[in-house]
Parts: sequence; C-alpha cells; structure tokens
Amino acid sequence: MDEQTRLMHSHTGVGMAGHPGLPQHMQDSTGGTDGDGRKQDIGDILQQIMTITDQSLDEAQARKHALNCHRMKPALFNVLCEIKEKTVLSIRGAQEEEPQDPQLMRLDNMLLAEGVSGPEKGGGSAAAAAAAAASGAAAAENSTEHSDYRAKLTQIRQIYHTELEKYEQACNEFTTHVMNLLREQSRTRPISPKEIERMVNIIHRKFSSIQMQLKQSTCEAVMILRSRFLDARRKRRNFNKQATEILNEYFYSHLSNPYPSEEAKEELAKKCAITVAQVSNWFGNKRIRYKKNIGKFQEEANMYAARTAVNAANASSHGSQANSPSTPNSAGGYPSPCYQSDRRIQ
DNA sequence: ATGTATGATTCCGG
DNA sequence: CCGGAATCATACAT
Repeated sequence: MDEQTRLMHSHTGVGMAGHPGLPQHMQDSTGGTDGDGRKQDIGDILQQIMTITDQSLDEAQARKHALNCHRMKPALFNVLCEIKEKTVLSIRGAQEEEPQDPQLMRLDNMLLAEGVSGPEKGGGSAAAAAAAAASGAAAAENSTEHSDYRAKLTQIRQIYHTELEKYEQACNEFTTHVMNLLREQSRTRPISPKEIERMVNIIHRKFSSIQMQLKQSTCEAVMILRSRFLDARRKRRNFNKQATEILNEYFYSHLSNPYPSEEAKEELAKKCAITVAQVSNWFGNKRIRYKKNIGKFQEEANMYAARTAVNAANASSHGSQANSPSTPNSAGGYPSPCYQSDRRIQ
C-alpha cells in the first residue's frame, strides 16, 4: 500500500515534475514549424551560394540576381559584415611588410648596368664599350666581335622589353578585371576600398615576382653572353700579316737578345695594333718555339735577315747578305742565338 | 678528317 | 712581376 501510494506519489510527482517540460516541448514544436522553415530557408540560400560556381554562367547570374533580391539578403549581408569586421582585423595584423626585395634591386642594378633596362641606344653601346674595355682588346681589332656582342645584347634587350610589356599589360588587365569584379561583388558582400587596394597590391606583387623571373633569366643570358665574349680572348685570331712581319722583323734583328724593353713593346704594339700583353705573348711564344727548333725557323730567319738588310742597307751596302745568315749553329745552342744576323743588320 | 701553326693561359722558379 | 715551359683551344692548311 505504502508502496503503491509511494509509487503513485512518485508517479504523480514525476508526472507533475514532468509537466513543466511540456510547454517547452510544445513551444519547440509549435515554434519549430516556423524555425525549421527559416533554417530550411537559410540552408537553402547557403546551399545556393555554395553551389553557384557549379552552374553555368547564365544560371549563376540568374541565381545571383535572385539571391540579391531575396528578403534575407540584408540580414545575411549584415552577418557577413560582422564576420568581415572580425577577420579583417586579424588579417590586417599579418600583412603589409614589403622590404623591397634586395635580390630584385640587385637584378635591376645589373640590368641597368648592362644597358638592358636603361635607355635604348646609349645603354647598349656603353655596355659594349665597357665589355671592350674589360676584354682589353685593341679597338681596331675584333670589331666584328663587338658588333656581334652588341647585336646579341640588343636582341636580349628587345626580348626583355617585349616580355616586360606583355607582363605589364597582363597585370593591368588582370587588375582592372579583378577590381571590376570586386566592385560588383561589393554589392553583395562587404568590400572596402582598402581591401580592393590590398588585392591590387597582392596582384602587383605576384606579377612583379613573375617579372623577377624574367629579370633573372635576362641577367643570366647577359652573363652567359658576356662570359662568352670575354672568353673569346681564348678564341684566338691570328694577327694580320703586317703585324707578324713587324714582330718577326724585330725578333730576327734582335736575335741575340730578343727581349724588347717596355718601350719597344709599346712601340711594337702600336705599330701592330695589338696590346703590349700580346706583344709579350708573341715574344714569349716565339722565343720558346725558336729555341725548341731552330732548324725550322732557319728559312724564316734568313728571309727576315735579308729583308731587314735590304731595308737598312738600302742602296749603300749590297750583295753578300743572302747566304750567310744560315747559321750552322744547328743543334742545341739555344741560349746563344745566332748573332750573325744581328751583327750584319747592324 | 687530320696535322700544324699560333695566340692565350697556366704553372713555376727567381 | 717577368720569363720559361707546358698546355689549351682554335685557326689554318692539307
């Protein structure tokens, strides 16, 4: 009995206790029709927004328009504004520091120095002149290589400029495109002018990084060209006939001491239109090669001896010179060159 | 294609 | 730094 009452009580108690829940349930239920509908509505809108990119352009346009006119739009817009307000603050902190890439500056400087990015005409010739000076070559000599170098440099410059222009144009196009897009979108989502500006900056940065690649490869090309040009020193060109004659004349007429002084070298260099270093090279080579095989040079020695004799002696002395220079001093004896010719020229 | 001539470069000793 | 010697790399001749 007790039990029963207790149970009953408890039951009623439970029942009574359970009662307050009823209104909630009822509220839930009744409000549910309305709330569910709204949720459904919002969910639907969000779904439409999320899938709008999957649709065809026309469809998407229509959908967009529909959304734009939707009664929920202002509310959603406000929500977006709020979200934006918060996220933008966090984004703003983590941006805007562009320390003018030192590498980019280096590249720019180099391109300017090489006359690629500088003023058209002057830059090129200046660079060529600089290269010529660097190579230390005589002016009159390898002018063909100069023009070659200049032509290639011009080619590089042209490519560089057209590419740069292309990039510039593409960048501008893309920027205006994006700006239009953003402006249009600003009707449906909150976009401040500042953000547009930021976006433009981002685009510009991207494009300038692309430009940097161009600059880098251009620099590379110039460097390669330059090294080739400088290495062309190694690409030997024989001296012209006149120069070798002058040098040989001096060599065989100073066979006893074929070491021209600095002044003599300078004079020879001037007469042969080559550098003093080249004169030194020539004498170095000549001495060692003459010494190594005197026999081979005998004929040459005779010839120059004869010629200089004729030149020097002119009308006064005559006759007996042609034979004698053939020094019988055939073997070895390299430290003591045949002074014979030397003597007779004197 | 091969060999030789030749200008330039490199290494080394003084 | 200069010159000798060896070597490289190409021009030139065959």
